Amino acid sequence: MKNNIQQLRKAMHLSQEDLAAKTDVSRQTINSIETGKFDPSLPLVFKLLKTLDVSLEELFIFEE
Amino acid sequence: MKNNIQQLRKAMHLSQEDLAAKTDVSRQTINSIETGKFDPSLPLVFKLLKTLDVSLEELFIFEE
DNA sequence: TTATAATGTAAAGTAAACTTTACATGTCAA
DNA sequence: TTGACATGTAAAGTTTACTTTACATTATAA
Repeated sequence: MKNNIQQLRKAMHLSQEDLAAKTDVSRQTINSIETGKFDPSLPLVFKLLKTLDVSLEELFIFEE
Repeated sequence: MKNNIQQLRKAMHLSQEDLAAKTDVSRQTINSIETGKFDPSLPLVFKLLKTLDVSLEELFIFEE
């Protein structure tokens, strides 16, 4: 699973800490997702979509 | 987080076991998600969307 | 130069997703 | 009535998501 979180976050001029606050997780969680350590949970996915104002397909690239 | 998995699954005439096989999880996992015990992981969400041929918003209703 | 912000990472712990095995129940066809 | 199928649930275990605390690095502003 790849994602465009970092790119979209920067386009909105948000720090990892800013995005973490807006999505109710820790900065390390955002960092770990951006750097591919794990995938977000479904509730966090919904918060990320809303905050970054994109669709699921725009945010994630699913690879078997 | 509510979901319409059961309704959509039945509309496609699939058993929980069928859907489990198509999405590479156990029958109990499908059952637990349908009965609201937990939410699917992101990779499983993608498989469910593809198998049930719906969008994220059609399959899940996010509630804070 | 010093301080501050942003990022990456690590370790140890908790919580949630998912597994296998197992059992109980209802429905329906033979 | 018997047997097969579909569903719900439970227990115990593993894996993944997420937490807090902490430290290191880089860039930039005062």
